Parts: sequence; C-alpha cells; structure tokens
Amino acid sequence: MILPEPGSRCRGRCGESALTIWKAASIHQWRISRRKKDGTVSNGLPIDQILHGNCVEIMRSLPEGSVDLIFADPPYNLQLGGDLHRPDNSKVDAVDDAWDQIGDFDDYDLFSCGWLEEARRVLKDDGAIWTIGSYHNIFRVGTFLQDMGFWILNDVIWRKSNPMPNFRGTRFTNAHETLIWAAKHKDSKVTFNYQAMKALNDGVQMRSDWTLPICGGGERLKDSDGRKAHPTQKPESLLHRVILATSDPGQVILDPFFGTGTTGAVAKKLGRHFIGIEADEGYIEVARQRLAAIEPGKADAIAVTQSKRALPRIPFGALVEAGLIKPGDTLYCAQGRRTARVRADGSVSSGAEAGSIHQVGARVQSAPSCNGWTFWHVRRHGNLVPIDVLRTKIRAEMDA
Amino acid sequence: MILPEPGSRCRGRCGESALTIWKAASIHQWRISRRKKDGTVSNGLPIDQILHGNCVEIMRSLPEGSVDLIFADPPYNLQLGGDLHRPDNSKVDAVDDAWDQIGDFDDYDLFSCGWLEEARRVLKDDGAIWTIGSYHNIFRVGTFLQDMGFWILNDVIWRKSNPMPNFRGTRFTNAHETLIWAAKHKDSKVTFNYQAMKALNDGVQMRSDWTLPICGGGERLKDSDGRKAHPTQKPESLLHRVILATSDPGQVILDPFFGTGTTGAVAKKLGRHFIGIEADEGYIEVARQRLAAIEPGKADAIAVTQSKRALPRIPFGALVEAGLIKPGDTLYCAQGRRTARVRADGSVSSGAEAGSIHQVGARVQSAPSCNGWTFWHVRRHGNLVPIDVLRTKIRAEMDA
DNA sequence: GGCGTTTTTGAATCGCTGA
DNA sequence: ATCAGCGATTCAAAAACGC
Repeated sequence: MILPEPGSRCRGRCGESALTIWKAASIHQWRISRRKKDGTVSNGLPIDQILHGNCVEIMRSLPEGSVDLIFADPPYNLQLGGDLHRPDNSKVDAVDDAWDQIGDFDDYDLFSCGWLEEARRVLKDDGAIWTIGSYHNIFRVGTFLQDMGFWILNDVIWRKSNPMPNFRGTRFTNAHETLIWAAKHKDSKVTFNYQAMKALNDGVQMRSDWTLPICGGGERLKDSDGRKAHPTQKPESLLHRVILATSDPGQVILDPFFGTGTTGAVAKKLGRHFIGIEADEGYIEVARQRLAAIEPGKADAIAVTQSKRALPRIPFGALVEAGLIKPGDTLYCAQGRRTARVRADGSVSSGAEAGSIHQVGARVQSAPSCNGWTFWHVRRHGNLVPIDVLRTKIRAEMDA
Repeated sequence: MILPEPGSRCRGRCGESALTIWKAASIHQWRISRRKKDGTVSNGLPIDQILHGNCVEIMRSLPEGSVDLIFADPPYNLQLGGDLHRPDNSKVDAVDDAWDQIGDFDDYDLFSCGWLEEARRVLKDDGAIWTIGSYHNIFRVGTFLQDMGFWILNDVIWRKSNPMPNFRGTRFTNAHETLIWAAKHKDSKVTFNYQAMKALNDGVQMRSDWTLPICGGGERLKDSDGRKAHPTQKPESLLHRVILATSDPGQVILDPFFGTGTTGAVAKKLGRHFIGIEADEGYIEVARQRLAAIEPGKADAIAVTQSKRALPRIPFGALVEAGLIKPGDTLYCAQGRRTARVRADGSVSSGAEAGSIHQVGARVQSAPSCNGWTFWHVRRHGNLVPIDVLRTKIRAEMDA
C-alpha cells in the first residue's frame, strides 16, 4: 500500500491526499471476483442476500445509482493499549479483532476513501447514507463525506442508557456514539418520514439525540459457548429508527459491513429489501440463521403516519365543483373578523384583492405567505369549520 | 491565497493539503504587531486581559508551552440559504455575521490549521484543548486535531434542553453541539478532576453527554437596544463544567475566540486566570464590563472534592452549574441559625466540616442523617426558600 | 402586585412542482 | 435553468401582557 512519507508531523493531510492515493494505486490492484447469485435479483440487484467478500470489491460489481439507502458501521480503528481491567480485576472483553485494526490514520483514511467512494457510486442520486462511529474515526469519516460532495443532513447522537463505565476514572464515561445522515448531493430529495418520527416521539419533533439501550439480553446473539457472536452488535431499536425515518417500504438498503445482520433483520421486519456485505464467513452464518427466523413485515403493520406532502393535491376549486362550497359563500378567519367571498372558479376576493385562498389569506394578514386551507373557515351549523376538513372529505371520496 | 485546483470533485484533501499550504504561504505574510500591555503579566503571559486582534497573530506573540488549557469556540462557517420563517411567519434571526463566513471547505481548513497550530504551540506539554462546533465544522476540526498529534480524550455532547426546532419538518431537531477534549500529546498528563465531576453528577461518573439549557434569561447579554449582544453566547454552565473538570485554580486558560467573555467570566469565578483574544472591539467592550462586575472566586468556595465519599441522592451540583446557587453562597437552616457555604462542585462546608448537603446538614445537627434538600434554605428577596424549590426548577429543565 | 395567558426567540447548511 | 405558486411547518423558556 502506498502511503505518504512516514514520520511527518501531520499525518493524512500532508502531501498527497488519501483520496488521491486511493484512486491512483489501490483500487486497480483489486481483482473483481464473480460471485454466485443464490437469491432474488431485482433490477440487477442481488436483494435480500448476504454477499461474501471485501465490501469495496462487491460494491464495484453492483450497478451505479441503484440503492436507496446505505447504513454503514465500519471498523472504528480503536487504538487500544494493553488489557483493560475492571476495579474487581476482571478483564474487559475489548474489541481487539483483526478487522478493527486498520493501522494509523493514513491507512484508515485510505480504507475510508475506498468504501465511501464505492458506496457513493452505488447510491441513487436521491439516496442517503448513514454512518456510525466514535471519536476515534467519526471525524475522519465526516470530513471525507463532506469532501466527496455528500450533504450532511444531521449528525445524530446515540445516547446509551447503559454504557460501559470508565473504569480508570481518567475520562468522562464514553456514553454515546455519533451517526451522520447525509444525502448524496446537496440537492438530493431524500426520504424523511417526518410525521412518523414525530409520532414515535410522543407527538413532538424527533431530536438529534436518541436515548436507546445497548444491545443485550435476548437480542444479543451468542455462539455455542455462550460468548457474544459479534463484539459490536448494534441494537435493533437503533436501526428501526434509522430505517423507519429515512426509507420507504420496498426500497433497497445496503449495509457494506453487515456483521451479524442487524440492518437486514430490521429491514426485513419493516418490509424493506436489504443487501448485506460481510467479509467474515462466521458472521455470515450467524446472520443467515437470524434472518431465516424473521417473518417479513406485512403492509398494514409497517404503515406509518403520512406526511401531508405525500397526499394527492386537491385544488380549492374542486370543493366548489363538488358543491361543498357554493360561489358567493363567505370564508372567515378563525376569529371571524376577516372574510373573503368565493368565486365560481375557485378564486376568492376580499375587498380589492382577489386570487387563490393562499394569496388572499396572505394579503389580508400582511404576511409573506399563508396556508389558505388552515386559515380560512366556513360557517356550518353556526360553527366555523376549517376548509381543510372539506378537503379531507373530498380525498376520502377519491379513495373510495 | 493559494488553494487547490478549483472544481475538483474532492475538495480539501486533493493535491496539496491545507496544512501544507498554510505553512508555505499564509503565516509568513502576517505582521506581528506589538500590543500595549495594560494588565498583569505572569511568566511573560498577559493574564486576565482581553487582547484585541487576529487570534493567530496574537498567539504568535505568546511564549511557547505557556498556557494550561485552551477553550475555543471558532466560527462554524454556517452555509445558509435564503430567509427562514417560522410557521407563524415570523423571521428567524439567523447567524449571518461576516465573521462566520469563512468560505468553502478549503478556506475553512486553512483557517482551522492556522489557529490550531498556534494554539498547539502556546499550549503546555501537559495541557489540553477544548473545541466546540456543529456538524458543519466539527468533523474538520477533529480531523486536524488528530493529524496535528493532539490526542482526543473524549468527545462530549452538549444536549440542549431547549433547542430551536426544525421549522420546515425536513430534518431532526438540531438539538446538540459537539465538544472535543484533547491532550497536546498522547502521553500528556492532563488535569481531570474526576471526583469533582462525580460529585457534580449525583455521585456517579460524569458521562460524555451533558444536558444543559442554552444561554438565555438574565445571563444573555443585551445591547442598549435590547438585542442580543452576541449571536452565539455560550451558557456559563457549560464552561463551568469544562473548567472545573480539566483545570485547577490558578492555572491559565486561553480563549482565542473570546466573544463576550463567557470563558473569562467562569474562569474568574472559579479562581483561574484567563487570556482572551477577540477581533471585534464591540464584543471586547461588552466582555470588559461583564468581567469587571464579577467577584473572583475565593479558595474555599472553589475547592472541590478530592476523595471518595458517600453518594448524595440528588445532584445538588446541578443548581450550582445552572447559576441558581453560586459558589460561596450561604445556606441556612429554617431558623437561620445554622449556615453552610456552597462550593463549586456542589459540595458544601460548615466550619471544618465539608461534604454533601445531607452530610453537613446531619453534622451541624449532630443527627445521624438529614435530608439536605428540605433542611437547607437560600435567601431570596429577604425570605428563606428551601433549596428543594430550586431543584424542582432544575428537574423541569433536565426532564426536557 | 400577583397570577394566568400570550408573545417572543434561539449557531439553521430547513420544499416541491410545473410552466 | 428560472420563476412563481401551492401550501406544509415549531419546542421550550422567558418576557411581555392583561386582568
């Protein structure tokens, strides 16, 4: 592997950049192996499968602009010293697996450039990516995302309700991990189920900090000896929120570091398709068994609160056409002080002003804009009823 | 200014690095102006002063390895679009000040390299740095810290109890900011008052996520027109925790982006020295008046817990942090005959006795135990109010 | 003055569609 | 590509207001 001159004080960003080096040397040395397709293939995509191998290699074999969402939990490149013991002298089972040891920052940068570039190629133009990490790696991943043209939408904090304490008393308890949610481009129209997130959070906007327990109990996969099958298995609750918020049923979610398949498990439960890539055959076997036992989510069970933006557009004139409002009827604001008259073509007039319900509503308030559907009301049985209620009626008839 | 070739898809990390460019071109063009020393000078350091000018220039005039701690709140370089209106059509007063508009990623990287390199030079070998930022800038700052050889100790989340909502329903509420705490070297022996943090957090280890309200109310500095004096004034509670945790009384804390002087204000209250650097004379004037009104912390008031003790049931320290009770304030029993003094970490002292509100309450009564929350009172408007009343207020904020 | 209600505001990368 | 029109969208805390 070609690296910048060693020994320089500033690593990574001195001399040639990791991204430049990556393109020049590493990628072309990889052999793209053909792999056996043993599952469903949709639009050339091997969906609902676990693909075995190096994730960059595998992603290069997938078509450009083909997946809707990527969730990536790359190695954190933890720089551990010696063994860590608890105050009672028991040894902490640290993450010291070979796959987490990428090397110094230069190696880690090359590694990150590699998989991020391929992930970006495979992603649809309106797609998005989630990455998760700790302070060891997330700043580098975030910088690469920005440098590659991804557009960060939020950084999200997974606030662990039950983190491992700092046994030495030398730092603050490392009680969170950081996720980054980014669109492929600045102008990408990404999926965000705002109302579903609001519903999930007791009716108030979902915040950028999520308090969730770490993966344990019956959810934590164990091998035959009772030891945890994977050292960094993520909780399904975390993926549930990610997938519910930023994908729709039927979409394809790619996880290039599949591990024991939490992304696939939650995707299947929520009626999404997944593509998993994993280099370790042992993890793949665990994931296969896990996924086989999961019942796919049914359409009625995975439905979420819809955003009004997704509903069919009804022009105000349709209410007049349907006879729910008659030409000459009076519209009132909520207080009843401001009024407008309905005209036969669905426009309204108030004094000298005339135009759409939105335009006239804005004018009478001297406001820059106005949602006429919620601003204007009609008198029914002595009460003022928002015209939005009549729109709902029209929509219900259309669905019937 | 020399920049990488424009139009390249990958910005910043392609071609010459920002750090290389910085060293080659920008720094040598700066003229180091002599400045008038108008305050105390200790070990060649202009302590407890606000220095006017570009922070890189000023830092170059300070001796190498001379300050104990740096707190830096650099511009976030927000990339705003057009105006943003709330659902009620009121306009959001965005942070669009000229000082926050650094430019594109390349410009911001050069800017960041510049001040970070000088900050590192000025820092003692066993010193540490704190930086704060949002997803717009913090990944780049974190990457540079690592590339320059700083050793990250924690990333800390400031979880805002009352953030501004996302008005368009397009993202998660941006409800947090990220701080990075890093040592100058991997082997630096940094200051960390572990027991004080534990005392401040109800007797359990302080975590990496801190729930604190944004700066408002009487603490928020206003100009003569009643408008906020600075758009991004940080709460003193945040600095209280930073300074109490990672510095000792008498040490020197440098803030290269001093603004209206929150770092200096808390440093003075906690018996630390500060050096503030600020480019805007208007902010300096506000900070000077603010600092002049502050009484320096007395040694007994700013003393913190040095050894283990029994766990208090309630985090009394949160009241100190929030400014509801100040270090040095007096607590009274209901009759006003017995008193205790509040210390900066939420412990209290009475005569030779020191400890939690419960312990000291028990001691002064010669009782086996005591509920400090109902025993102790503070004087407000001439009346004695149980501190439990203040706890209720804190709880409301923390529950958010 | 006191208490209940209304208004204001905070580091923000904040829309979609069709002519 | 640009522009205009539709019409979707806010939480907590403190200050200001009203009775």
